[in-house]
Amino acid sequence: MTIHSAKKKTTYSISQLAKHFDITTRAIRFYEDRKLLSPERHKSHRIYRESDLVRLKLILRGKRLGFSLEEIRKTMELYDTEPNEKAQLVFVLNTISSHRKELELRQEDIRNTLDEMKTVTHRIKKKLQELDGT
Amino acid sequence: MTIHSAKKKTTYSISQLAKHFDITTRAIRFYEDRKLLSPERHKSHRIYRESDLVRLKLILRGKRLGFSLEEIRKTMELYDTEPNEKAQLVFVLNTISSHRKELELRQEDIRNTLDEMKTVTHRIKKKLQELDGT
DNA sequence: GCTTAAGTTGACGTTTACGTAAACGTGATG
DNA sequence: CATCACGTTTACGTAAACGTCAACTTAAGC
Repeated sequence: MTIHSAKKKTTYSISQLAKHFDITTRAIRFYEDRKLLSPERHKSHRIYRESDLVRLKLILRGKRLGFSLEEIRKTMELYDTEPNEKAQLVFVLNTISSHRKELELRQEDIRNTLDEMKTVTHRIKKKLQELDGT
Repeated sequence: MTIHSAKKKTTYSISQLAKHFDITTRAIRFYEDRKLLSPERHKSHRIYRESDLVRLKLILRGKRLGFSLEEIRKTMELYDTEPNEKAQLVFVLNTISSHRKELELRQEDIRNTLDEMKTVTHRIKKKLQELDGT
């Protein structure tokens, strides 16, 4: 287990990354194939830096939120570029705004689900107390 | 467009249901195939009642939250049965509790994402003001 | 330097969630 | 009652996101 390092620039192998995020190396290579990652290479071997860790974190969070890899790629690309032309800046603002509304809807979904869970949980606990009472 | 009704018991055809939820009839039949729905039949034709509407709503919300149809089926089955034996009740409680933790993690994911969005939005708006100022 | 572990690139397989087309049955309507 | 929209089953196709070999290269430890 050798951690590549040069001048405090910590780097990771693909299997180290996989272990850290509890995913397979296949998945990581797949994300690269889909242009979500682009690590350095040392004679064909992939070398991951901190920035790649951040990106991978974002990828996995995006997946947990149900976004496709393509959507995640576009979003990261959007945040990466940060243009200077007014039109582009406005476009980014609008895109983010639309994503935000999406997420707020999901938040509502979760809130409603959690509420229903609480109701059911309460009902079941009452039922259990009745069973204990008899 | 005939709405089947008998004694105020409103029912719907598959295409009415599809239109209402903005999905395809194929999707609805697929959910039935996967045992998430089981509508009545009138000589091979599917007849949907209010309870089916509720189930379909739950299915679509589950999907938005990123759950697989199989997970959704199991969950609905869980909520449907409501057993009376103590062991089963406790099992249901634990399962719900675990789902709840899952959802709370997603909630955290969303909160973090929204926070980051706000930061970026703020930065871009500042940049726009600078551009307007010059 | 040799063995062994780790990494690489194809390439085909798999699961999920439908899309799509064919071929046929049913039901309302002029 | 003929027609035609709507519904049904069957079955093959598809996109996404990897899993799983296979065949080969590179790196690491002794």
